[in-house]
Amino acid sequence: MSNTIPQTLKGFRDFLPEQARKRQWLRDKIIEVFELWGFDPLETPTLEPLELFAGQIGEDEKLFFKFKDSGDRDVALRYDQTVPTCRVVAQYYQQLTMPFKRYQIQPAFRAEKPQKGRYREFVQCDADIFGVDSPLADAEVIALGLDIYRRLGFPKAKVLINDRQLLKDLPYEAIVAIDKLKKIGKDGVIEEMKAKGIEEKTARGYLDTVLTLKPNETIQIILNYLKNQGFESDWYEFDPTIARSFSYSSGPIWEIEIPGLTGSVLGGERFDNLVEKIAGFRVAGTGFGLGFDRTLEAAEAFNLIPLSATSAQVLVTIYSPEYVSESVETTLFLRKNGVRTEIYPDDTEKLAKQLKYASKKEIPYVIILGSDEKAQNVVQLKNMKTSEQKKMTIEQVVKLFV
RNA sequence: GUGGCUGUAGCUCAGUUGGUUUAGAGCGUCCCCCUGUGGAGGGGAAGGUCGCGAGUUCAAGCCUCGUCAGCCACCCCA
Repeated sequence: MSNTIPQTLKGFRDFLPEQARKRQWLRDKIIEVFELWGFDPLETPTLEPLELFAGQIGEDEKLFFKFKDSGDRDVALRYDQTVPTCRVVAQYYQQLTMPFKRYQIQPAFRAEKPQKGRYREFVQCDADIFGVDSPLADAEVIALGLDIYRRLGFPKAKVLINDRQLLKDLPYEAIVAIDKLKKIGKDGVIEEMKAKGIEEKTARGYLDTVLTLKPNETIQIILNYLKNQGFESDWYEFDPTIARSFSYSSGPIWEIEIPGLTGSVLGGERFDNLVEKIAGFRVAGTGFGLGFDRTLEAAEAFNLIPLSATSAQVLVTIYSPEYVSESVETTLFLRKNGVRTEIYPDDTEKLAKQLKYASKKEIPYVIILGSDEKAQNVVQLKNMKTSEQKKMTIEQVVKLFV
């Protein structure tokens, strides 16, 4: 074995068939729910002008994947989907129908130091509603996010909801510190605020203020909406410490977590000022980003992913080179009738090896076709699990699968 | 970005305080026992310049430095 095979780049991954199939399953499921809720797909370029992101993000520009293209332009890989979508809303405002409800499932790129569950190329699933100020829009996207986890089969998912308006008198540093409450505790939060130059007394005051906050009208509307959507009462909760450090959050803000697992799988907020920053005119917006990788890990942890090593239902073997045309015809017939069929692509391989292949790939049925079968104009259908096999016509085989 | 741990066959790992020239095991792969039948069993084979590159030493998988990659914590997470 040569040791000169190039490695994948730090934080970038290959997905072998088994894993790629799981990812496809999750992606299809999520799209199904988005469509069910009446959201339309949107795709934006992988590469954007650097200014698009640089203008919005401020401090953390070191996480951009940026470089100069052959035309000496400053460009950056898609850093998130919200900003490009705001660009789209601004650029095509005249031809988009408001409210604009779109979903987007594409990779994003961040030059972070990778660890488990954190990669440099990762898939994000966003859904947002543009052009609506009403809390009903927030409630709708929150319910959508929750519904995704319900429909994926999680026994329970919980959305923690807050409203940034409740925190508007607090300095940004205090909000950032309080958002970490669950992780570092009260003392940690106080220390964090002190480190940022806030007097201890003031810091304690901020924390007490937040912990005693009561839901405002917006939150009430959202909670009520979720109740009417049929979610159990332990699927949602007002949590004044959920603040997230998004600098552009302007209203309701929420996270979904899966009880039993650490960290959140989805985060969302209202961002009414973002389009204006990009386009110069105001368009309200609210929505969420769903962490695809974390959600996939969670689904695996709860055994929600149906196992199927391969898509083929039947493997047609080739008994020997002189029976190739019979096997090919059988394969064509099965496929024409909608049976997912694989034919062994080597007519010189022994039958035993072809069966072993089917066994390893967990193809449930195998068709054997030799001189006996040809003489009787039937095929031998073998169930790989039970080892039972019987002769039948090809039409009978089709009936078993359709 | 800061700090720490790790890197030996396809996979999971062993490799004693640096020391016999052919670096081992299990699983997997391939061949045979089994010339119309996979999973079990028996026999055999292939597969590694010990992540990569320097250095120290009579001698390095083992020590030092650099580099690449993975993991953990911090930072951050639009």
